[in-house]
Amino acid sequence: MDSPDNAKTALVARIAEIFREFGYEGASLSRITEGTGLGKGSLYHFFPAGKTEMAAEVLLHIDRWFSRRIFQPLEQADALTGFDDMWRAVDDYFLAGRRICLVGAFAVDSTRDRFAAAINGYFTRWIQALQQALRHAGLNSAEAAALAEDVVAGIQGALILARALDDTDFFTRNLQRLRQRLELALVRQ
Amino acid sequence: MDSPDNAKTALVARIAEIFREFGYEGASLSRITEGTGLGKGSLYHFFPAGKTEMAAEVLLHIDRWFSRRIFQPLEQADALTGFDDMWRAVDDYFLAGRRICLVGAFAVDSTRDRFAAAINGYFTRWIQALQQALRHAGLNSAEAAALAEDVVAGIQGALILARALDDTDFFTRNLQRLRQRLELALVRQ
DNA sequence: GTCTATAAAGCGATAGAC
DNA sequence: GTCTATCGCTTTATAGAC
Repeated sequence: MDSPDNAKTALVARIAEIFREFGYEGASLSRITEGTGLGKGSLYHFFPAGKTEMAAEVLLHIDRWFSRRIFQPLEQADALTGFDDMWRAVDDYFLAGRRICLVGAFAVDSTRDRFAAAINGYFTRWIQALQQALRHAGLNSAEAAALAEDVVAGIQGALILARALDDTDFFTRNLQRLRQRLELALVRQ
Repeated sequence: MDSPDNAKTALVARIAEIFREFGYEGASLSRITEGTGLGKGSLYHFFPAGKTEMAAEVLLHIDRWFSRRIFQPLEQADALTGFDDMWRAVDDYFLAGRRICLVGAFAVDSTRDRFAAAINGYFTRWIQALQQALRHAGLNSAEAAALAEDVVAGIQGALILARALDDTDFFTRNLQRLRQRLELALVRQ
């Protein structure tokens, strides 16, 4: 429970929330110090390369979560339950639109250049896993590709707008419509 | 041509690109100095309140552009050409996905709190103008509201993913699909 | 209107005591 | 493993010459 590994994982999760709130540039070490309760010395003990290493580990942590809860369920060809898993995970993770997608946030400005591989890999895998699951569910390749892109982009857009409008309902109902579109496509073929 | 007003407008446009590239926190005064060719003294002459005032004027500049090219055409009830105007303006403005939406970028992190009214107003007006145009084109209120949200959120998502994947084609084809969905809805009713 | 010089604060990062 | 103190640099912002 309190193994060194778990302690560091919890620390990474805490730092992730600070990056979410302030962005990469806005998340200063003093804010991270304040938000984690750890002094700079402790932070550099865990992350010798400093802020860059913190962000890299945060992205790794996010990728592992999505792998387990979204990518792998979708990639298991035989499991039609993958879609249900994805919608549940998306709702769990983004807290009905109160939480942004940090990978998307990093993609927007020059922070992307530092973490281009992780950012590209996250979205590429999500879209490909979803597309593959849709093909296995019977859609042809073009339909599956288009719908997978629509869904992943639609989630990102809904997250931005929920925050811009300060309206979590926006996220909830847009996610609901995306889900209905996907399920309609599955029924139709 | 070189009136003081036009000179400042050109300056604001230049500063906007620097905010786009580095985000609000990442756009330091030295980067703005470098990108505009103006010293700090000159910048504070134009924007006495500093970076906050620069960003506020940038948001105003963006809002004026969208008002003229997108919101007003959509709000003119009799003009079905409003949709064409919007798609053309979106393509012009975002340079086929090479340019991000600064309003959306500001919405993501704590920068939003500084400019909440401008950010909320921009998206609210876009969605409402589009919804109103769709209703005037014959859609019922619920369909128009849903489609307007899908389109605006879809554009934001496509911009994020085009940058994340470093793939402008992603934006172009997703925008194309959004347009087809809208036109299909118009034909169907 | 633009510049240089400079102030005061905050930044990421390091050193070293404990 | 955590802390305090501190370094060197950059930040936003101001002052004042031209």
